[in-house]
Amino acid sequence: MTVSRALNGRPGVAGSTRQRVLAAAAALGYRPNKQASRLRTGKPDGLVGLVLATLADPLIASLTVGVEQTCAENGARIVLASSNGDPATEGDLIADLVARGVDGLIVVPAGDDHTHLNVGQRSGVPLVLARCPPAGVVADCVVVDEARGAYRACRHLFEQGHRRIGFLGSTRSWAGSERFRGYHLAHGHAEVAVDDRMVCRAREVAEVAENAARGMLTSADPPSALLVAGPSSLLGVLRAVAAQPPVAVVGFDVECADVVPYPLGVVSHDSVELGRAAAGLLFDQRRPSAAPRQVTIETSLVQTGPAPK
Amino acid sequence: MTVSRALNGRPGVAGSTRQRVLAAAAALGYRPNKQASRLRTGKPDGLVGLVLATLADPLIASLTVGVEQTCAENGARIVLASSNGDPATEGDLIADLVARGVDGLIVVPAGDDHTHLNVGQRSGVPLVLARCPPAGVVADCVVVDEARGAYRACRHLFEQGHRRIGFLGSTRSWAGSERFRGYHLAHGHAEVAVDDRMVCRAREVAEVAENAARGMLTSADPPSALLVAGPSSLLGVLRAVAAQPPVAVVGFDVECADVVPYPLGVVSHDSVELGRAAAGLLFDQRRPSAAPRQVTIETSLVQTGPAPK
DNA sequence: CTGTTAGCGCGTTCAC
DNA sequence: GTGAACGCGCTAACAG
Repeated sequence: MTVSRALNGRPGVAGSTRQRVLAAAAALGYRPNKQASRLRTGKPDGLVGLVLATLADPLIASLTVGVEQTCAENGARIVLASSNGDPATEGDLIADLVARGVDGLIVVPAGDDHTHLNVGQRSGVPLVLARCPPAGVVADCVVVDEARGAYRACRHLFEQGHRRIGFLGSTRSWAGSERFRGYHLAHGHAEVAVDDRMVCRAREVAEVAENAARGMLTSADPPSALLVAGPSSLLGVLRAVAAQPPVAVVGFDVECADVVPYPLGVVSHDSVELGRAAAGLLFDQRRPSAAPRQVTIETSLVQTGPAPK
Repeated sequence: MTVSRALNGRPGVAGSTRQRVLAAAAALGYRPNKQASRLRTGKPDGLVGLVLATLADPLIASLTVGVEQTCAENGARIVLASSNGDPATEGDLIADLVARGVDGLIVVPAGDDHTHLNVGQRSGVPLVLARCPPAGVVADCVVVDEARGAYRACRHLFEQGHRRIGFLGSTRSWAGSERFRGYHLAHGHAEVAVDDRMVCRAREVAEVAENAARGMLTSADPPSALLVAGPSSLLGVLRAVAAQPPVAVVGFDVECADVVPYPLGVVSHDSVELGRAAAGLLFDQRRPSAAPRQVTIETSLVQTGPAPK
């Protein structure tokens, strides 16, 4: 129809006709059906699927803000879904989103293996992983430089004269293992040996970390600083060290750090920027054959309250 | 096609044929195109538009969690968009979402007037407002019982023996004005006169509230308690009252309240539940002619730290 | 510059 | 129990 041309601003329509069409459309509140349009053209219609492992974690949820910003700039919308930490649900969601015709997919994976994410790949829908590198699937990704964050934290502590740094937190997740890797690297470069008795890589439970920290601090040769890789572990550690600061504590991604009644070093990053980068990878169309890209978000180290000696 | 019947579990297909179809679909990774399906049937395909005034405010963003839960239970997905506090953008987004074929719309409005939300109404798309009652549009809504929250807070203070309660915070927003209304109601029922010198309804700026609170507390007849209706105002008030508690302070929707170095009464509500209720209204299809429904979310009052005398 | 024909992928309807 | 024809709303390609 001429109407289609007029509304889409295509050439080949008389100015007067165009006016009449636009006027009529406005009067009737007419809106072209984007789904039918896409069905015919096959072209992307600006829908990005966002699958999060959880919506409850503010750190993960805040990445939505960045994704939304970049999507809005590109005239796209987000279809949001939560896998609730279940990889099977994750697979179903991706299949559903692909069936709904999303142009791209951003996923914060629930598990370590991402083979099931191929469901979308086969349909030719671009995939970007957020917060961890791909495993079992080829895809672009945006990750936080956790290892360097931990490395810098340790170096900072070494420069302050610390020689025995304890490590607490699960290393089962990608982030946890990277933090542990950075911890090791820093020790290597500083030529300080890692004492396994100062390392507790148990699962993320406050009580476990609390006991482990107590054990380290009351041992014959206690650490003067603690690097705490997980949120629950940090809770436990803070209970163990109580209000008095005889030991330097560094944590990751702590919210309201400046209201914690204990001086704290915090390694953090810009989660909104991470979201923007992820969406950016999607819109910055990659050639299907090119090598997968990886964007790295840097961390910063901030000290709250007076640093304990 | 027989394929269509088989995949949709319709009768009239031989068991053996059905098996072959399902097997082939699985092998090819075939997914029916939901858009084409909807185009043909005209039936809802499980897409809910969620338009938020802002994604940055955790209180508003957390309602997404509840909406997602209820949507997931009903096999629906969320299309998320932020109006960034701009009513014009809000109108555009709604039009866009309607064109995308959403079955319903949940909106946390950016402004006080909602006339522009009619864009969607005319297309017959159900609308639910969240966090404020409709103004200039007929729609269901879910609101927090702000007035009763303020009322209860005041009554609690009266029961503790307080007789002069100051009020600080903007009353321009719906929530603010409701809180002020509750403050007035409580005074009426307790037969305590409201002293206008104990009321500062200025806009939400920490410094303004800080100065106002200082003024009240250093006046000839100072209040012994303060009801603070806005987040920025609370920041200012807390600065004014410093660390010592000679005055009872009650705020609204305070996060990390238990780490604020001052005993605090907090009126709060379940924002996730609010989201669930909003989505619930959408799925619990209303007859087009029926009167608009309003769901009210109750508040709770919690005291952190020791209550000052 | 405008209208016509055809078909995107699906489901309804009605023959077979 | 199965398949053919038709149309949902839209647009690409060609006629007028």
